[in-house]
Amino acid sequence: MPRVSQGYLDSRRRQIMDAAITCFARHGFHRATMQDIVAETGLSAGAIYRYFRSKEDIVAAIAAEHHAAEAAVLAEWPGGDDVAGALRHLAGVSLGRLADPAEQRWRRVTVQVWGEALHNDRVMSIVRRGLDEPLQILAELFRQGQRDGRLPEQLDPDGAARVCASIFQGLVLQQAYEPGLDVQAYLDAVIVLIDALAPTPAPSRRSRSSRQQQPGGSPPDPAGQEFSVR
Amino acid sequence: MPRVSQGYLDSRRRQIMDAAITCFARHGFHRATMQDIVAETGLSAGAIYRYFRSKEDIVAAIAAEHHAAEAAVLAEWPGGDDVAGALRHLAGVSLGRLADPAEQRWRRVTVQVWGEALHNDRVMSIVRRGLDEPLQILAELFRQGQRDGRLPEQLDPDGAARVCASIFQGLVLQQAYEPGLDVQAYLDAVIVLIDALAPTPAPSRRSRSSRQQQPGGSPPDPAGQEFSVR
Amino acid sequence: MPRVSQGYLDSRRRQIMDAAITCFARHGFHRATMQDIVAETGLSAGAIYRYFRSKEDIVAAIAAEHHAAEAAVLAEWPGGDDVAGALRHLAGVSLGRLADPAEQRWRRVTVQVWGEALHNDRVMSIVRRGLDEPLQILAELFRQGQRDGRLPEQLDPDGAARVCASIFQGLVLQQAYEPGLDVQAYLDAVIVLIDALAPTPAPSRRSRSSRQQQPGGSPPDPAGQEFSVR
Amino acid sequence: MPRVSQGYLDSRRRQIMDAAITCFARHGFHRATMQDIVAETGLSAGAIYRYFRSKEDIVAAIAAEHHAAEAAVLAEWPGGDDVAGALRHLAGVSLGRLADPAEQRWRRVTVQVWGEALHNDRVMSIVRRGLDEPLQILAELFRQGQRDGRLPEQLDPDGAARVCASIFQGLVLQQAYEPGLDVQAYLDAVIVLIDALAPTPAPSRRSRSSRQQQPGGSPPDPAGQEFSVR
DNA sequence: AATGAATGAGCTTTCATTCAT
DNA sequence: TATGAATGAAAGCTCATTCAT
Repeated sequence: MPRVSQGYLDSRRRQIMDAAITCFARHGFHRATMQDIVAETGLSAGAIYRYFRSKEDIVAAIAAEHHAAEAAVLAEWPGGDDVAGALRHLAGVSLGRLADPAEQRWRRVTVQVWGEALHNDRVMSIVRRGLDEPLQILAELFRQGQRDGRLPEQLDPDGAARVCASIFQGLVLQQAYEPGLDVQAYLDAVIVLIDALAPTPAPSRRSRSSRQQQPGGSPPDPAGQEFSVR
Repeated sequence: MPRVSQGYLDSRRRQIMDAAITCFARHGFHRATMQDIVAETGLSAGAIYRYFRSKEDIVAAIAAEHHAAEAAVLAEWPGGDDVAGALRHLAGVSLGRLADPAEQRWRRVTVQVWGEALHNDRVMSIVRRGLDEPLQILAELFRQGQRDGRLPEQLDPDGAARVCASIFQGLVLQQAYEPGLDVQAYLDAVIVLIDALAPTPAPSRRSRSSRQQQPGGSPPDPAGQEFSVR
Repeated sequence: MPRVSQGYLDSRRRQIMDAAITCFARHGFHRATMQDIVAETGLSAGAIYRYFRSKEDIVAAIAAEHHAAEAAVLAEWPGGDDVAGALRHLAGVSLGRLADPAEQRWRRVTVQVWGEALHNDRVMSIVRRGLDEPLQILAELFRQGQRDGRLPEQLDPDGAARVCASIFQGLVLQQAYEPGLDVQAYLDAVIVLIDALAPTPAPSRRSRSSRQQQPGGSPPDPAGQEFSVR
Repeated sequence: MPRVSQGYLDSRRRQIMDAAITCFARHGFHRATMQDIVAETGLSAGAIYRYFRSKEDIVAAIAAEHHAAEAAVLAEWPGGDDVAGALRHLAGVSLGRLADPAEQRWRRVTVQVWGEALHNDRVMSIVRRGLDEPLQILAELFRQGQRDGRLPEQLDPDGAARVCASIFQGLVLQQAYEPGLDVQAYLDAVIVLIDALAPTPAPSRRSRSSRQQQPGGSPPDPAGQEFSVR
């Protein structure tokens, strides 16, 4: 029998987390003070402690939200036995998200979270889950591809999965440093790599997602569209 | 204890930086206190401030040392026009360094430095230099490979350079979380990728750097040795 | 304790300044620590910093209050063209204030402020204002007296103004060293000087403000009363 | 049986005191660090502690030297029964010293010493001696003048002595704030005051020490010369 | 439920002084 | 004698958190 609606409570919580993200992106977890968050929120110090038990709780909540958003990317994966297609899809979706300018703030927070995880078990377990699950799914994908004969036998599936994770993580880091970074060029290079690794036998591979649209010409391959970031 | 040698002074400075690295790896830049460093050093608080003007100075010195060590990797690069060879060499050397268990402490500090750079101009400029220089060298390498016809034309050189950087950065991050990570498997996967991207025309050369030594066998390919991490 | 009145806030500020004055009078600006002030106040360290940004701010606030109190003395000056009367009035009021035992604590702080001003621009500007304004007013007064023929022509108005300031400043210093100093005797001497400099033409008026009340006695001269300190 | 001559020792001591005066004038007693003095001296920290047991000792030595220099002024007083002459002499000599630009550094230190005395018994006793002795001499001078009928009876000798001290102290303070202050104008005003208080019966009083030398004319009165500062 | 003044442990840094060389 | 690296207590200040209102 709350005095206020759950919706009210949720929106206050949201408000605090948004303010915290702004502050953490601006100054980092440790340099951003609760007072900063209080000021950004427009609430009072006491109010914030009604919604979060501690500053660390806010950090953990942000890290968890972060992880949930990324887990959703994998959940969207359609499955199927086309390894190259799956990789292209995952690359397009996961890297594509990083192109959204509205999410730039997150880049900086993510890098903070990485550092925080090393000294904060709660955050670590959240981060680990966000890394280990994709690694397993990717490794399984590579194993499947090898069974299907579409990928070189000597490719270590676990190593390859980690390389994929790196390709995602590295872009996060590089974007934190350079918000205007050309994500499409990055994604194009990744697609070329995927094509090289698992060549599509059929008609000549495309440069479809290249930033320079072919001058004359047929409409771009709809499949390529999927990985386009712009 | 006056009139001491420059070597004495240098070793004190080293001692402080080592202690600081230990403390920062353990607790992070912000949670590690000067008292922690004092205790780890065995010196007094005042002594530390003879060698560094502030805690931030220690962080900057560590970041700079870090950068110098990584710049040295690129400096060792032999050059030449064999793109695939160059990539394999760089991968072997730069990722190989990360396999050294003695350097594990660094992984954790590096991740801290990434976060610190976002809010500390001095550290940022050090980090940026450590990223931008390799990016330019790699992009030039890719352009060269395209001119030579050894790499697909549609590969964006800048994007590809960033992907390479990511492959390095991601491993650093993943190692920070999992010190026992199989660097060799990771490196093997990278080599497979390189080979796929820039196939060596000659007789099939394979699986040489695989961890599972071929059961019956001729000695491993000496070229593969170069990229072996163990 | 939120949502407190402005009066509450003001009284806290007052409380801190009073405690600081006590501590500064006791030990000087530099030897008095924030902990001393904290203890004297009965508040916590953090509380003090809600009202003042730094120790130096407290010093500046005290110096400013000090200056304001002294400026008020000049503001009370009735004006008029009776030079000798004006000087007597100013001497009586400004030196009279120094006789108040309740203000003894201030003497010691004032001397500290003088020293502090030399190395602290903020305090210096406050002190300078408190000196320069009176100097100008006094110099103008002397010029007026010379125009009126009531003061010797060869008197340098600026020099004389500074001598007047000295007569005030010296008493402050001497009182800091000797709280029980006989202010009335000092004031009497000053009045004699004024009378000598600008003799009142009329019937001899004398000894009125002398401490030794005339034994048999008509009520004291009301004019003299004005300069009496007891 | 010292290894080095006494002269060497003395000159080191002098060197340290000079450096300390420079540092104290620059930053004040508390803000000037021993390291500042070490740097200014060109000696080492250890060396300074061979000559002074503590920083406070240096302060005390400086205050004592200061006092000695001022005591010398009184010692030069020729005596005699000409009250006005004596006052003029003392004013000329003591204020005249303050006009020496080479001594400007002292002004700032003196003001520091005043503040220090309040919280440092050693310095206080030095300062008190430097104040009480002149006060007694001056009071006696005034009493003498009253006995001789040259001074108004109603002048309180002790009060008047303190006013004289103030005239000196105030100039020190004002000079600390304004090194370029016109000491001659100040001295002129003081002479006018003395003349008003103890008029020289004889030939018409002069404006001899006025800064504007009479255009045409006889050489200035040698007696006036005595109080001239330029 | 909200406020925001208050708390106080703990932070980084300084600096007078010492003493091994 | 002289050096200057080392000491370590103590300084000013911060900030996550609490709780009376």
